[in-house]
Amino acid sequence: MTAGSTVLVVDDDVQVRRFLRTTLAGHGHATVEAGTIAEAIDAIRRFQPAVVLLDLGLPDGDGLAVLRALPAEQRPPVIVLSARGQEGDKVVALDAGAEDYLTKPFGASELLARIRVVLRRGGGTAATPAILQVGPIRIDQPRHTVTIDGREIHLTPIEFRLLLELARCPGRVLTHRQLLSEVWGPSAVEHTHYLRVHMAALRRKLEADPARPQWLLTEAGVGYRLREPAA
Amino acid sequence: MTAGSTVLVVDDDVQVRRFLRTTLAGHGHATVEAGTIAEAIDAIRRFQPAVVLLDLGLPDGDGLAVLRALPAEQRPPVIVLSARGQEGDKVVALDAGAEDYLTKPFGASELLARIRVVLRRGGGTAATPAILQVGPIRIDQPRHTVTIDGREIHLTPIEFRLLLELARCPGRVLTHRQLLSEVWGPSAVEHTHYLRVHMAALRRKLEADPARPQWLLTEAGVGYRLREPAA
DNA sequence: GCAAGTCTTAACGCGATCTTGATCGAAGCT
DNA sequence: AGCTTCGATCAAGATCGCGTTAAGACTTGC
Repeated sequence: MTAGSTVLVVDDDVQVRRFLRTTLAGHGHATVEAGTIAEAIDAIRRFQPAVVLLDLGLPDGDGLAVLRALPAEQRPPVIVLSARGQEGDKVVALDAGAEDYLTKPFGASELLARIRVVLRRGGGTAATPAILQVGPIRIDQPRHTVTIDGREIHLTPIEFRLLLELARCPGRVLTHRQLLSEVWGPSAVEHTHYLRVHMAALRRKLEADPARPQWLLTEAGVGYRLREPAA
Repeated sequence: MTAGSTVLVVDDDVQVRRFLRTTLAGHGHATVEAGTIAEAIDAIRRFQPAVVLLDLGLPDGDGLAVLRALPAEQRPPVIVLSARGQEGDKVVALDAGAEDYLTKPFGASELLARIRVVLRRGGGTAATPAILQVGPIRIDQPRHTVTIDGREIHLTPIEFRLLLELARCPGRVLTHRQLLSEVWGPSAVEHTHYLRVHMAALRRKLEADPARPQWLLTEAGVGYRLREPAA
């Protein structure tokens, strides 16, 4: 049983919204609703939903304006729900950035299945959870604190961002270039020695024996990774 | 104009294949074709297409067997094309791992648009799958680890890259020049001696009896290849 | 303007890895 | 058989990459 996700429903028809709300709620999804383009954009920024269900006929204009208003990287996947089933409409919407297009009327189980498809791709652009935990290491982004086995430790800004990058994909190796580019900016991809110094500092703070790291592992010649705790 | 990608068409109807082939070719996509489940799986391994168009009614069984035969990480995105439009069929296919589901008959422009959708997610390029498996040897690129029968083994950077090159096209012989050029750079194509030393090291690590290799085979006078497991 | 904390930069030691040369065996040719 | 060629193996030296330390420059808050 997957945990439900937050779904933003954008439609000006209250009937449709209620139908979708109950359907989604019945399968463990939290819903947020919007009736106009402006509300939709605002809700995406505010709630960072995992999926957006978007009707095209909105009172303040074409629903695709929502897609154009936000760059693809900071936009949740959008499934268009439209009464119009013309092939041309679908092509326009898909090319505008929609992930899928369902023609009304559609069945609830198909909609739920298509939501599962975009959710399982997940990761990607979806916002990282506010609190990450990898083994004994817990990163609380809103509070900007890191605790290890419950004990709070102080990290410098760079150390925090390094650890955050690694914790977003536990087990995966991040290359030197990736880390440098994310933390110091794309112009710093050459300065691999930055990493050595700051990784050493990180290890001193969060490893029991910094000389034999258990979590912050080096992949020689490639990069670093945070060990994924056995499931 | 985006560069076309390789598309695998899986359908037992020659008419359908020809229609899709010409449609796709007209939009810059190279096509590969398969008529059975076995052919499809083989073609995915061999050609690593960027997308698969999958018909469900194949002579040797349910087309969804293709999805079940390959783990999600080493499988290109699949768009199901089916004559059956029942909601239940769609849900089953989508939950089995398909990225999209089109009911025949469909329009060419919608199909092309939906192909563009899955391609833009994958970065457009037909990248090698993240996880490769050849016989008991499994290469996990994001984690940068190699396991053999589940046991993790440590490879040096050069060994890892050599094995990766070979595993990208199991069964095919890579010449000395190709391997040297890929791993050491184009200026090193003369130093065939490097290969002997590092291949020996690789065999020590992943062959049960390095003197009689089962997987890392020498093609005398030509190069090396990784044996393709019987399908 | 001072002080604490943080980041950059350089130098050094160490272990892992790569290169290089020598030796041995197998296969093919004269 | 003897020679030649190619591949496998081994070991030693050279090199590379990483961790560590510390000093100076910079930022930040008081």
